[in-house]
Amino acid sequence: MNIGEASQRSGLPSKTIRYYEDIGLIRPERGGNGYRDYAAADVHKLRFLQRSRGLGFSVEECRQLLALYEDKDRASADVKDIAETKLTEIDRKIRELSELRRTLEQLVHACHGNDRPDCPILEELSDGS
Amino acid sequence: MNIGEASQRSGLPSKTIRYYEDIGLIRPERGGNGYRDYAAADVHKLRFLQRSRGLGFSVEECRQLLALYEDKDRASADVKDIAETKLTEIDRKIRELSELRRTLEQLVHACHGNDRPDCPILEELSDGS
DNA sequence: GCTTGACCTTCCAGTTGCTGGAAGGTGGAT
DNA sequence: ATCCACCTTCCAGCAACTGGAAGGTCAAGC
Repeated sequence: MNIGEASQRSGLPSKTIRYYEDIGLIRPERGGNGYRDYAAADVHKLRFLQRSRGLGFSVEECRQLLALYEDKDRASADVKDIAETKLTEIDRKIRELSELRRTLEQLVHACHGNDRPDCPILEELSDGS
Repeated sequence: MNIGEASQRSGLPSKTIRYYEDIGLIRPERGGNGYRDYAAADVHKLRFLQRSRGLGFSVEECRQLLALYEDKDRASADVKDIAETKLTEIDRKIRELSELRRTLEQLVHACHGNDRPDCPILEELSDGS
């Protein structure tokens, strides 16, 4: 499929997809006309990149995460280490998001009209985690 | 307190803190010597920025989130809209992180030695959410 | 009181991760 | 044949830092 469809299916702009190719994250085939030709597996990777980038992982971290799927020699200690590090990071992110959520909800529903510097929720925010 | 201590307490590099001041996210006092002087409330904001940036919110989004704390006129529909939008985003992020986590865990513990393009987990990855 | 070293200041340049636009080729529909 | 929407490369600009130079500040030790 052409880049436009890959873009629609992955949720990434074509520009970004070309950029990811530039930096070696994906390597689509090329048709006789020079057009990029994306396989279903490429779209999977692109969707994966779209998500993990949106979740605050750097491109280099995404490269590592992608490597976990592509590495045939997956039993290696290296890869397992990376995966475990990433799992820890993900857990932390989930925890922090949950706290952020709770704080935001409280701010909306309670704490009406207080002056900000003394707001107990602001205190809690900075102490959590 | 000086920028160094604010940096340690917030987890943000001094450079980044100065940058956040440049773009108007924080406004610390200045001492007679010209040094920035951070109050506890400033450190709270910095910690907040550190977290929300790490969770994939853009600086502009962080500015909005910060505004929720600082806006005295918090009952306005505007602010409530922003908060609700952010809550939806946060929920989505939490959902996506949980999926990412599950996928990663399965990849580590199962699916040994399969060739990647046909791996059922890769399929699932791109279909989820 | 003078030096040393760890802090702080501003300013400017470089990096990452895109993003927009120009200039031009491709390909199916009328 | 001519649209028009798609694709290509290339180059420039923006966002969000990050590093380094050049210099001021301040508490500690001699």
